[in-house]
Amino acid sequence: MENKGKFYITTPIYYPSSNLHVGHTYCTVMADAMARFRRMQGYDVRFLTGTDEHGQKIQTLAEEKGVTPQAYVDEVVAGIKELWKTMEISYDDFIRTTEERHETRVQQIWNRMYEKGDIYKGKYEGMYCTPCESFWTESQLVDGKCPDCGRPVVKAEEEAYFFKLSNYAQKILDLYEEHPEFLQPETRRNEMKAFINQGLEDLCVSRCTFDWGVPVPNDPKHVMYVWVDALSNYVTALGGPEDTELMGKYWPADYHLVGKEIVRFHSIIWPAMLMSADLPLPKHVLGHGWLLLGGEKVSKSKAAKGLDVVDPVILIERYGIDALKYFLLREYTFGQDGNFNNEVMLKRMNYDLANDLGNLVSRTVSMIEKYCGGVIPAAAIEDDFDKDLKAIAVGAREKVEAEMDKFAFNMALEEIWVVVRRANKYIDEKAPWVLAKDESKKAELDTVMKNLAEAIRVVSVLIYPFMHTTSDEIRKQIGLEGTETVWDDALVFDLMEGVKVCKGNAIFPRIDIDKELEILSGIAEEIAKKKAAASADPVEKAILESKPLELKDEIVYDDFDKMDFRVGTILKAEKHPKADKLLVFQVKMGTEVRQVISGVADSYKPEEMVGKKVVVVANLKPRQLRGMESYGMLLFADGEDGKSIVVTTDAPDGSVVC
RNA sequence: CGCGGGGUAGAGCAGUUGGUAGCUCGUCGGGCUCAUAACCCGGAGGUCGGAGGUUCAAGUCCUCCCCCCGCAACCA
Repeated sequence: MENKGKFYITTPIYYPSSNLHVGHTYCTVMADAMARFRRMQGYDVRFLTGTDEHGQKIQTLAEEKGVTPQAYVDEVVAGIKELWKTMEISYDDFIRTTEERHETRVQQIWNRMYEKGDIYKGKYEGMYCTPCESFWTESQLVDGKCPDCGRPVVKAEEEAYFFKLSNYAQKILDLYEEHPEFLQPETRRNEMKAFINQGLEDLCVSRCTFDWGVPVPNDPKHVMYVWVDALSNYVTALGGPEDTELMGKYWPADYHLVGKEIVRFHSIIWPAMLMSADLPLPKHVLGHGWLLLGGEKVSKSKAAKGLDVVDPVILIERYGIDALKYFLLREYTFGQDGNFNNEVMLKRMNYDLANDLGNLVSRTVSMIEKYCGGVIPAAAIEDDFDKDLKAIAVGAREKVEAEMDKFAFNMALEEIWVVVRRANKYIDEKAPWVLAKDESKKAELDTVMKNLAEAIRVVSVLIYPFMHTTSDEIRKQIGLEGTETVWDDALVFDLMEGVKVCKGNAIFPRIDIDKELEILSGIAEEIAKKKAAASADPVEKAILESKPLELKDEIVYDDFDKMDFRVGTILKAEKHPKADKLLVFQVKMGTEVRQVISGVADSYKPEEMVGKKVVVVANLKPRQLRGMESYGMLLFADGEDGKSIVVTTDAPDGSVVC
């Protein structure tokens, strides 16, 4: 296979403060698919992922657990590696910032920056949130607390090293100008431009309030702060700035894939660091969007609100890694946020994988067995339908490649599914079951079977970077088990004659979506319960245990704003003369006294109500109740055994309630 | 005039350099029976947030306005 050159792609290195969720896997799955794709194309691929293991938060978490920071991260990282194994992530290297190879090389980078005169000693002061490991300015605080997590902050001041980031502002802007492709999508680039134009301050790059980090060369009471330590991983994993072998071969990186929240670090700080260290800049930084859960960012610290399962391990157990990967890559548009929920996921899996692809393979293999004794025949003739199927099948590769060049995974998969759908349609057009009944149509029938086998084979090649296990299973069923899956084979349509098919189980069994959703809700509930049991904080526990209320249809603020609630004092209460259940009140609301009738005679005696401060729906259209007008409505709560409990307030009567 | 992202069929979304408005699901009707009650065809449904403007031509460019979502501020 022709070597197309090198391709170095990275994910962010993840912070092992807890288990990863589907949001993290999203980024890694994209990187993996791209890596596999380029490998198929013949690139010399280097795919790096890893973990960012230093910092105060890790140190604190370790102390809480009573273990050393190293022991703590070792355990979490083992879990992450296990997850990537389960997800069949094909990384070539996994860098941990606690590894010696990283520590020595990141010091080399530091020294280069220091020798350049870009690092100096100064003093840092600010409000510090320990769990978030972040300094905040006074104006950023919310109620004097951390704007990220809402926990208290402490005032902190320390001697620290600074990086002259400000010196690089113009150079970074020039970079964006000269190489707009450096940072994509464009909206992110605009954001960064705006951010730089606000003025860049020098960056604090060391800490001395904790020691879980890489020591600063020649000043070991300082450790490097996250920026230099973590960002450098992309270079240290290749051997560091002094290396000539891997570094020479793979650096600069072709693509850094990052979430939009860390685009700033990768597109401002990182290139500035590299400029300072006299190293070439990465070619592309791509900021992808977030998976949103119920409209909110999937988060490690916030409790899951809905009843959606987001734990990738559970999803993989139930549906398989390929279905999950397919869903993540097919459903979302790179760069944009997307809503994650179980229903959308299951629908994708059913419609595209079970109905379209799985069923196509199943019906084709069945027919080849039934009509051709299980051996794929020769194509004898060719009409327009045959030509069209073939053209679409062999033409798909180019389209897939074009989409993948843009990191448009969803469109790349869509192009493959054009072939799948075309094949399904082809079956309908040719109606092989009709041909099979007519001996004279044998040649045509054979052609149909052969062409279907070819189309499926092409699909098996094209999906290989995205779902190699499925690809293998399909190839097994169409009789290609053990043969190599070659990218160029997607361009040809004459490899299947004489191959013996091998019917197997459904590749993607159809999911009963309603039933499955219930099961998933149950699982989500279980998880929440377990978390709640493990939680010490009573509020957090309550949040975890909380279940959504069953409510009426959602209203918008305008609907609410239409209602006018007022506080009133009940001056007089009496039984309605013509009704058993109704009480008639005279309610004073500020300047106005009006009559309001409520059906609560079985809950309150009239005299019990007199003097109570109540809430009245004051602009409700007046209504006749058994011959008496009611000008509004009192608010009551449903009590036990059908009794009503009046809603009272301490506010002065006439007050507007809003 | 705080920053940014959005407003395209009932829902969720695509719409590259301006040139007949698409996809998936849902819905309605039809076809088929090889297949995982799957597959195929067709219909209905959009004044592309609003108003101006540029243009032979605008969802796509310009101006203003409205609404929604993050952040900042504050509140519901």
